[in-house]
Amino acid sequence: MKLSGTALVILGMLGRRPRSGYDIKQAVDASTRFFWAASYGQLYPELRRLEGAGLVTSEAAPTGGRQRKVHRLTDAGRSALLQWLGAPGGSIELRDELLLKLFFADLAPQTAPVALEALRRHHEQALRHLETIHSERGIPSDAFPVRVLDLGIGHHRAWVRQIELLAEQLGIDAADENEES
Amino acid sequence: MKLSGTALVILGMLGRRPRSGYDIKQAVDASTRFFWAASYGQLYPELRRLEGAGLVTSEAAPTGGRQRKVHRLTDAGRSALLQWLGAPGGSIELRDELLLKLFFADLAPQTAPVALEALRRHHEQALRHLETIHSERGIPSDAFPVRVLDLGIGHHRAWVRQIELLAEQLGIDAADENEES
DNA sequence: CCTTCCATGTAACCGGTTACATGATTGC
DNA sequence: GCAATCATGTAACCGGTTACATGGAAGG
Repeated sequence: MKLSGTALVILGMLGRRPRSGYDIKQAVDASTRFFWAASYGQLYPELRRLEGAGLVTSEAAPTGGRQRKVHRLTDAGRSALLQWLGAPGGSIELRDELLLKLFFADLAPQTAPVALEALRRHHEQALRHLETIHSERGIPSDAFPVRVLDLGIGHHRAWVRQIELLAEQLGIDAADENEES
Repeated sequence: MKLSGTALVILGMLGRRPRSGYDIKQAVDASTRFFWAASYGQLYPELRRLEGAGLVTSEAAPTGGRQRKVHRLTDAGRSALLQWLGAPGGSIELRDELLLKLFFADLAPQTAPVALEALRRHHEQALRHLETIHSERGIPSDAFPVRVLDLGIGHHRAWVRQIELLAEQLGIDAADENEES
């Protein structure tokens, strides 16, 4: 069977340990969000579909009188997960509006610094965020999530470096107004 | 009015010079594709919508008996383009399935090299492609499209570097089997 | 002649986001 | 008592991809 993007992250998260839909969302937001997001609007229906397909089970596990369902992988679910992990390939897609603005910046040169600034801000914020997570982790540093976190940090660092270089070349003094509003 | 992603790239490309839908697609595939794609299925309907909204005009310009429409920006279209370019912000979205696999690789450690190899291949191929474009350009190197091209090259270079480092740390000898099938 | 390229378009499908609706629990 | 958080879900909308359909022109 074909698995949607949301299905993949569900399977992966449940592969780590059983969780509720809410927990999955939390985990995604705290880790894969920057390269793989998921919304409730996809999450819950997808959990149902996976259950229907026999890849996950759900079990009521209320907290007091508060409704709660814990999902876990079935054998079929785990095997689907492993099959995906072992399969070669996988798509990488990027959609970067700021880069597009920069690409067209010669149509209105005065707007270039704006786009470049926005780009720098974006990557700097993301970088800071990931570094915070990194410093707060209690996980062994050889685990793959941490490796991926490091890749993310390196990625944003590289962009910040490049952007600053370009800003210099263009003679923009991005006078570092990094204060909160 | 609100502009879709496809509308933005249309406006930008027409901002450079009048073109047919086909020409826009060619230009996108040759330049922004890696961070901003567009398909015919969106392009043609979107051109119509923009025409309906008075942002572009279309004019028949057949090549011999072969049907062809050249589109150009109206004043309203150009002002919409400039407004977008000048506006702050813009979203950056990434969806990287290979990174997701790597993230979950501790669930099946033997699959890690596969994902890592795929990741390296992806960035190396993209890098080579962009470098080819770069070496073939006849454009002045201070133009923004070239700047963006350079950013793309730097981006993929940084990834290749990181991936090779990680492969080394994991003790994978990605024995460089870069031959075609 | 036949393939490749130029050129325009549509219909079906899909995956995802946003906004909304509901309600219990916890902690100030 | 009130706000924040836990928790589940749905409906409307949207933007995009894929596959299909059609046909003329150019070049080997």
